[in-house]
Amino acid sequence: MNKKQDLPWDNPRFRNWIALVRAEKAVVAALTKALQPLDLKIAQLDMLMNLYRHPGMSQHDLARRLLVGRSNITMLLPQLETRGLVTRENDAKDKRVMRLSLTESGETLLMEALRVYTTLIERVMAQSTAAECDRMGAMMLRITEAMKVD
Amino acid sequence: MNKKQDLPWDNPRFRNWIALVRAEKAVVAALTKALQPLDLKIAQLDMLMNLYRHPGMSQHDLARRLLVGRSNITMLLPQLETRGLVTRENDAKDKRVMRLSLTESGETLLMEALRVYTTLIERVMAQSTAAECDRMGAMMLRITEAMKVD
DNA sequence: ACATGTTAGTTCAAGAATGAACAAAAAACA
DNA sequence: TGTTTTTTGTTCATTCTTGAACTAACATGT
Repeated sequence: MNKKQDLPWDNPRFRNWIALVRAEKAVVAALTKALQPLDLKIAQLDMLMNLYRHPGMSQHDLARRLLVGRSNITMLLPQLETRGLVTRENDAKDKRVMRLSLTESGETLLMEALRVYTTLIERVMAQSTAAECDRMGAMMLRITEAMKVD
Repeated sequence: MNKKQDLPWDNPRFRNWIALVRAEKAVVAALTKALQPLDLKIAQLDMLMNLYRHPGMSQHDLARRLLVGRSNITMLLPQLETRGLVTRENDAKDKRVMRLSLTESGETLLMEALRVYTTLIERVMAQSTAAECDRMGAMMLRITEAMKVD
């Protein structure tokens, strides 16, 4: 009945979640700006990172990993391909799939971008002890798992 | 020199940050789905929430609060206005500004949406103790602050 | 072999978000 | 007062993202 008490703003868990969303947004904004000199968008960096770790990935796999639609990959890849950062070649056995890999310059650019990224994250995480940071990370893994069910 | 050791994936802080981004994305996806029965987008819910807490807000204030461009507000408001959830009326003293408020049905819908939102967040945060959750929230506030500088 | 179903990638139309350019109104200041 | 500067909101072009419909290629089962 008491409306005020039911409002989520009085709920500590809710407020903590809002704080997380805000922080994430702030860091994303900072990263976007920090990547501008390299002419890289975050979505592009995500692709490069995944292709570095899993060379020869198909577009479908890449989409699943980034949690985006397949068409999104189709739209964004030409940018990277035109800049000579990524190669797309047909799979030998399955003519449907395209195998994606980083070029030399793609890898070089990725390394520069990662330096930028890491520097920022260091600054972000320097706000807390390593132990606290690890606890937070573990908490996030549990949350991700919890969202998978259903 | 040793390339491997410099890679961010070996950096615990970096991995923890990635975990956070993933978790946030998963929860956002879940919330998006949970709000579908109410025919509400997250951006719309954010607006309703802010208008509930600060009735009579101007579009400019709303944009700043949501960390979004003014034009975005201009584009999205008609949806809510047409549905009769929000009213826009000219300020008496300053003919430039539009004062935004929730209607009765806007408030009703917001309450339903908040129930959905809160339920989800409860499930998310149930993965951790209240103390741990609070520590995480405090950590996020520090991060947000750290991003403001520069 | 052949019919059916599934998967990979593309195309297209729509929605959302941005930033620049703009008009009207207000504020600042000479 | 009159001029200049700021501020509010809109418009427009552009980019990102999505989901549905489609084609081509492969897989399955009879």
